[in-house]
Amino acid sequence: MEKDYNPRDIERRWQRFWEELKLYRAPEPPRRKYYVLEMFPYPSGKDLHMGHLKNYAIGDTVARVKMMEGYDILHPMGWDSFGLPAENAAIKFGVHPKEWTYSNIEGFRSQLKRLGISYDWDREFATSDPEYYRWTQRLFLLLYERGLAYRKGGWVNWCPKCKTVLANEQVIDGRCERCKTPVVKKKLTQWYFKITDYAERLLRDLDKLEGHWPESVIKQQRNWIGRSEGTEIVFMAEDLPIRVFTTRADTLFGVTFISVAPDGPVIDAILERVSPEVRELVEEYVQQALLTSPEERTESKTGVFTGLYATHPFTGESIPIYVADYVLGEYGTGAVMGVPAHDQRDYEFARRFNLPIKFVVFPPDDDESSLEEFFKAVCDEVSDGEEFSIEYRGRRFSCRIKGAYEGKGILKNSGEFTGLTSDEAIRRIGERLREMGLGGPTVSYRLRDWLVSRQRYWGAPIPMIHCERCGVVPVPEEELPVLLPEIENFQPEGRSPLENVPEFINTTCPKCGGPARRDPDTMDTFVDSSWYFLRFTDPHNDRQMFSPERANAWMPVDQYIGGAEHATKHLIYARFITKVLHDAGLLAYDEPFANLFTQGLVLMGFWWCKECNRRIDEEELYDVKVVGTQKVGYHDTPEGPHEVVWLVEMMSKSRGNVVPLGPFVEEYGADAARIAILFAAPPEQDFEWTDAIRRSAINFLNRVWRTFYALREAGVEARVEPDLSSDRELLVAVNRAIVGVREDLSRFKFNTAISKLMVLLGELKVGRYSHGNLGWAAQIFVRLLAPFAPHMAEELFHEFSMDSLLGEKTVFRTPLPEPLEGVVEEEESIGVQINGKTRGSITVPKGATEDEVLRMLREHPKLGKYLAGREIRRVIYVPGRLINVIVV
RNA sequence: GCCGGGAUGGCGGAAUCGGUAGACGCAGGGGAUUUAAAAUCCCCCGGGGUAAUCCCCGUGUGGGUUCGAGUCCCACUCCCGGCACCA
Repeated sequence: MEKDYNPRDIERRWQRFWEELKLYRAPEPPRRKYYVLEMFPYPSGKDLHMGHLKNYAIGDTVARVKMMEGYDILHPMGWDSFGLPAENAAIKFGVHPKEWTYSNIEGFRSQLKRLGISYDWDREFATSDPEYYRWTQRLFLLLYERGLAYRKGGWVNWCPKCKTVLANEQVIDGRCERCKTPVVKKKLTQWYFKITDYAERLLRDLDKLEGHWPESVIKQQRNWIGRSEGTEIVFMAEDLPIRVFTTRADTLFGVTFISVAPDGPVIDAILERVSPEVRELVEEYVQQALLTSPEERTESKTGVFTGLYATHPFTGESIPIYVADYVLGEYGTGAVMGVPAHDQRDYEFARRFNLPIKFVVFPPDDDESSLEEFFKAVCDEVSDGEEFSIEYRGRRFSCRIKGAYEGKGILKNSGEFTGLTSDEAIRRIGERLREMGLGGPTVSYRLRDWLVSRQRYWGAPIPMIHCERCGVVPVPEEELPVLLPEIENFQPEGRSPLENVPEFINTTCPKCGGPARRDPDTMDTFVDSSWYFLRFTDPHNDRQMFSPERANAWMPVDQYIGGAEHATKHLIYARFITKVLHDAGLLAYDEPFANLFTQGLVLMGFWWCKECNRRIDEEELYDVKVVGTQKVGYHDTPEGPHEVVWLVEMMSKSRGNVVPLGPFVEEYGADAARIAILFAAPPEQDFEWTDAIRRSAINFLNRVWRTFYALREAGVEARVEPDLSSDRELLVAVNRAIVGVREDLSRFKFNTAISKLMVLLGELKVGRYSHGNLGWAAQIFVRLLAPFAPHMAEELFHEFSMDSLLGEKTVFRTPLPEPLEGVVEEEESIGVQINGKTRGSITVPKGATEDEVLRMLREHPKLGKYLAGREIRRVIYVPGRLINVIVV
């Protein structure tokens, strides 16, 4: 054993050893399976940084613990390698997206290998491999066959300057990511997946995940799906039914107008019917509204009267119809009934267009607090003869109306429903409408269908053909994959780059054999990642997406680990696709991820100049001071000094604040990087990378090495069993570590698990205990260390011949140490309180009775005085914890 | 605005069920070793008072429940996420 810890040699040696042993190969079929998965990365560059590592370090620790618990592990890795950055790189550097992507993958893979993460590399794939996207295309066809993929004209984000469609993620604060131009809506026919068909199941099955997924992710998904029970009400505008959705059918008699969305489903029918005089005005407004970016809209309510009227289903009144952009075209029915008295948005709209305000819901007379709430919401100032008056306890109050009353109450002026409570009225009105055939109770969801078309090159082509004679025809399954052609120009032109490739676009119709065109769009990359965890169970299958036997043998993923930012994207899409495949009979299970852990971010502080839009080095700074809570300084530029601020943000290449892993691992080793990340903070929490974290990890590993070197020098040899007759303190310390580390591991508390190893390490001192028991303690320590610092543990395992001692080639085939029988602590220190105030502590035999403790307390040299000559009123004794004596 | 999460020493954090607040680490201080430095090892390290012994205060703020509150309840402040004209 060398005197100095040399991670480079050690880590290389054991990485090679594990590979030769095929330690990470997932057996087929598994006996006792455990599937650990970290969200696979987008290969965004050649180098990994500390931010990436956190995800993999957590996953690897889990995998190694489960390995030591005797499970057959599936722990795969691959690449989410389609996506926009590859095209941007092509435009910027002139490298083909494919070349750029695959060389990044090389970089990522070799760095992950150098970190010693326990992946089964035989199962690796990239979503941009034709052998993979062939099956992504098959998935698309499967959805199409099941009526879950459809085409519709939709309003998409459009940058008028770049003349291109933008993906949602390219729209930053309502502006184009690249040129900062406000984004507008453009109508395009696109492919959608009908995820809304699954809204109810996606919501309901969240109950199954309760306790296994972070509560916050479940809540975010519930909100995102946004189930809302309400009533659909049909207002007939002569022959045209205007359907509205409302949760407050009780306010139906307060309707004074109807608003339809400029991009809603009824707008075209309305435009057809408006009279020639106002047609131009209305059309202009609709155009205008669609060109206005959402952020510009929020200021004040706008709209236009269509000249049309609809009939109130109960009163028969004529209700004017407006087009207004505060109504969302994609939610509910794309039209609302305007009740200014009971909805603040309708109120604001009514004010602007001088529409009447009719109050129909009032708080009950005997409920003072809701009456107070009513006046607070509605009345500006009490004055006579103004717009609104209410009689309350025989007095008449008049006031100017300030806003809407959105609370519930008792109905007035509501025909046959007058006198009912809001909830009762909602029920009865719903029933009546149903009888009348003019709507009824219904459920609406916030969730929208999933737009999957992208006018992009670097993605999986949509396997559809457009034939003039036959319409939309799917590509026959045996012709998959529809290969991405090689092209040169990736400059966006407002349509897919594939449109410019005649040999791709022009094809023949599979149905009639006539000339036809391929769909020019590619799929959203979230489609790629919505089923990759299934492909890992059968990655080389060239006849199917995966074989149901293999998938069912490994699924569901037992532990999924990733960032919380995917709560309402990837994690919903993956659940949806899993359910579809379940319904198609390909999967036994309909939830993909049995347990989810969301790790926190790795943050990094840095100096940033907003004017230069770049990171500033410490050396360029001067006049650094603290203003309020903000650290500021200056740096010189040709234009004079610029202010520089200290920011703490997520590590990312674009901010230039990364700590690259390559050099770190070269200098300090993979084990140090892992320990640093895991010890710094609990893994679910964000933390800022600092040099102190690096130091603590390196100190610890060096201390481990020195301690074992000293044991070796002293001739200590590893032992399987302890000698229970001596070294009580050591036995207790080891047992405490075993119990503590196991407990912490089960709750992902890696930081405290490592701190318990540090405490145990402090006991492994030559001379303090017998060599036999030190050798046993060392052996236990190595096995507890293994999930966190696998290379170091494997080295010490062999250095102390634990392989032959325990009959296993590797520490990872030995079980995680079990708590010892019969090692109990004989004494314990408990807290002493007098009248509830902590006065010190006392050491008592374990299991001492209250009387024994009291006797010891009376005789105690320091604490005895508190009891001397006083009467004991009450004693609260919590064995092992404290004793509280109440005296007078 | 609505829905989550959080606030503990100089710093990262610990305290699992209401039971000795500050484990473990970083920084700092003192000592040993060394010609010296680095490295290493040992000790101290929330604040205030005190000669000592001890005493008082202390987990964002203000109240409450309890023998006992970082932990539970009510009100509030600030920070960090998510959603946001969803009818």
